[in-house]
Amino acid sequence: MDESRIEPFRAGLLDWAEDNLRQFPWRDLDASLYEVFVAEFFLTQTPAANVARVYPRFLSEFPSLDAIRCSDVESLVEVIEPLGFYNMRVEALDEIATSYDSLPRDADELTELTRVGDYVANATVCFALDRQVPILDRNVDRVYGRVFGDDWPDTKREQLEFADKVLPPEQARTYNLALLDLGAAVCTPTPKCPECFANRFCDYYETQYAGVDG
DNA sequence: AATCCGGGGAA
DNA sequence: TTCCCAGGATT
Repeated sequence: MDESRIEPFRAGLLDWAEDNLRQFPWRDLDASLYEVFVAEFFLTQTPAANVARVYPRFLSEFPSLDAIRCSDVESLVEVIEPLGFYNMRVEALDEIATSYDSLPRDADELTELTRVGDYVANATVCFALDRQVPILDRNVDRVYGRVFGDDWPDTKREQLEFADKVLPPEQARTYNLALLDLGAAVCTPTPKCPECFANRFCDYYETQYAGVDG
């Protein structure tokens, strides 16, 4: 396959990251495994701005799995409710806290927790522990699907292989954060190609982008 | 791999 | 009110 886009995309994204990464408390370099996990767990199907509103209070009331285990369901609901999906979330957190003394530091083991799939598991160990693993969510799928066109595979297994291959050595954390932010700010469902660093080699821009007027 | 799921948000 | 959606769970 044609790999000529990989290196310019890597370099371009890392360069873009220097000025464009969003700052959130869960992105602090000293955020704990638990703190990052809680954030990623909440961030599925929920806008970051929404999570940011609830996050500080959640951590102050439930600073650990122990704290969740020792609290009653009603107090969990009260804090999580504004996020939506609070039934599922409270149930899952409750189950996790009663099943684990502490969180596993391994993505595959994290996957065994209730309602924790590949995305939350990989994002957690990448962002909290700087593990060199790929993340794959709707944003990543959209960005890679556009930039790499037909080279971006269809199945999840192959996509993870591809995403792993594209990871820049030792910079997975910054790179993956940038990937999410590019998908959130530029490579949106209706993309803002003119302002994208990748438009010089992006398959979508070359073949399908028709400009802001359609 | 395909389908289902719960619930939030937009059409 | 219907449709769409993102990620996980299920089969």
